[in-house]
Amino acid sequence: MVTLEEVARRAGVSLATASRVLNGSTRRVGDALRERVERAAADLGYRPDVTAQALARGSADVVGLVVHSLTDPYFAALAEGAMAAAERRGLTVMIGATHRDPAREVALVATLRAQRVRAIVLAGSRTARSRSELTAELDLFRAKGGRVALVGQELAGLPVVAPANRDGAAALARALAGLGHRRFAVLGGPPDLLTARHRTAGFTAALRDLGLPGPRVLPGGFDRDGGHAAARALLDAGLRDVTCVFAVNDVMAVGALAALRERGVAVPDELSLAGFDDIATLRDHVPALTTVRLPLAEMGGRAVDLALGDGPGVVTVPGEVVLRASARAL
Amino acid sequence: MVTLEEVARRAGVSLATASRVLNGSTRRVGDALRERVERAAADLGYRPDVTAQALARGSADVVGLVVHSLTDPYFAALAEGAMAAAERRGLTVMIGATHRDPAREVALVATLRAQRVRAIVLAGSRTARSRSELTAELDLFRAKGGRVALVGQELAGLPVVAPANRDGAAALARALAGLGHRRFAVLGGPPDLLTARHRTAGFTAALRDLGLPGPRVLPGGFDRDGGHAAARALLDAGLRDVTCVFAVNDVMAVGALAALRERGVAVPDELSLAGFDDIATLRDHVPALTTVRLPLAEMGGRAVDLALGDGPGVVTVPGEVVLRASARAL
DNA sequence: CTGTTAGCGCGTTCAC
DNA sequence: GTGAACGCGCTAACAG
Repeated sequence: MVTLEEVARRAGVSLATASRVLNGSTRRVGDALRERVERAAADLGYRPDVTAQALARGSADVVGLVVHSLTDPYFAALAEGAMAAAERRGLTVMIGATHRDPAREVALVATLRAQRVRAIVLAGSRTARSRSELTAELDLFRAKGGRVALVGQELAGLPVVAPANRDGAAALARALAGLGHRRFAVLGGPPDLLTARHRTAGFTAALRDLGLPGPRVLPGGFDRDGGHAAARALLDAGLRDVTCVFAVNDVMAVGALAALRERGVAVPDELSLAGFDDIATLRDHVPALTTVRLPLAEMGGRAVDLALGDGPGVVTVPGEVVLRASARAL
Repeated sequence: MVTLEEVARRAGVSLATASRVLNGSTRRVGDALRERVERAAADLGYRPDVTAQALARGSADVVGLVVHSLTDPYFAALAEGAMAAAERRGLTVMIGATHRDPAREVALVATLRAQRVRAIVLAGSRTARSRSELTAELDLFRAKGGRVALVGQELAGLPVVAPANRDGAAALARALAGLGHRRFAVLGGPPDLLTARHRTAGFTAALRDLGLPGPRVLPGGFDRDGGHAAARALLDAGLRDVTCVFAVNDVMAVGALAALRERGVAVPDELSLAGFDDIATLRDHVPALTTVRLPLAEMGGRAVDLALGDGPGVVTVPGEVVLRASARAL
């Protein structure tokens, strides 16, 4: 392991000068010395010990990313974008998965704080309760100069990359109504999950504005199996005059599609179906799913930028309605 | 930030004793003092500064994970398993994505080495060339006590979690032949990718052992679009008497399925199709895809254990043939 | 501009 | 069993 001191010695300069050339920022160093140091470092193959840098600086060149699950394509895409943005800045990413356990989320933030990561990006919506511990933990982090950004949902006035859940869902509702649908069902996910609620609310509000009856809302899990179960529940209760179903995210829609297929309900011939997010794997389902596209990777990257930079506190990301075969005109 | 010194002072003991109680390992401390220290730490809410620990110990409580892409369900599942195993040991995970760029892989290992991570898990197959830089980088890491494990493919005699690519593909070939198929095509992926090659080879060998003609092998990318393109190429060249296609991984199979659908080739009625890996999202495709199941999350966990522990150097993971609707009896 | 000198917080020999 | 002191590699005042 080549140390800074060896580099300094070989270049015939002090430790401080070598540090300034190779890692430091503010101070400038004369060209002659600078070059000597750079040559010495190159010759020796010097690589800074980031653990020592982290200790001395009080902050590591790392950004922490907290997601619900990596196997959920939504978070995987977000993570990819975040990692790309971090790499652009010479930072590495430390990832933790909560599996929607609030306690685990708090523990992860504490861990990342102990790691002295420079910034933490929290992705995924939270339920209304049990946010106090999380904000307390985040406050401790920020008190020591840590930066925080959120993806998906605002919290405690922190910077956030917020998808237009309400507007996107409303636009989707109008698009589906434009196809002639009048009676809708919404697979609404967990009622206490804000993202789910906002999408449901936006969809409902748009229908009302159009003078259409409110949708039947079925609660459930926010994942594939939740969509599957909610769709089954819908069929069990009887479709009646519902001609179109909106699942508040794509993985739920995929689950719903499977449930409908199992029950022999043809999509879109007997029932139209739409989701939200436009996860990458969607195009390979049959029928292709109508959805609201979110630039997921970009959102992950923006969140990293937002945490590190001093841009605006809130970045709203519009959603674009993408009509595909799963929704058909009546 | 509560430091160890504050804890020691409050407990009325020396820094060394506090360290031994809270983090140290070898030395034992008297019960009376031990309790005092633990109470003090709890009262103050002490959390060790991992950057300081890393510097003092020369190694961080972190394991590095290098994957090709997080949006590939195969690697996402692997990463989830690895993260779970790491968490069980009180370690956090630092992830990097190579996007199949060998240079990037080397750079990531260098970065992780600079982070003094305790272990590095390299997932994903490599091409035959340009491995010398990687092994050189890994040697440097191991020279300083770093531990390494691989998933998917052996390299330089390092510990590895190796799926039974040959045997799994061979078993699949026999199963498909058992359905009455005689002429096969293999969407073989990149010829220089060992995993792809082994699966192709195992499949081919099994056919030969059965006295069946060798398959038509079409090279291509190892991802969804690669499978899509290879399937198109197959159709362009004319299916002739081929009744069954084996794509050497599931995402390729999904791509192939899409291509076949676009060309109006019914699966499985006109053509049977099979993949490899059994990624989680597979069950929601139509038709459900026949494949060889690999316990991906478990493999990721095993790799972490393998890197950290001193178990056997090679763990072979068998693949289980899963016949689903995409392959039908003739 | 450049060098000297304290720390950063903790692990770990050494002595006691 | 316990404590004092040094060192991990680097950064950041402070002098010059």
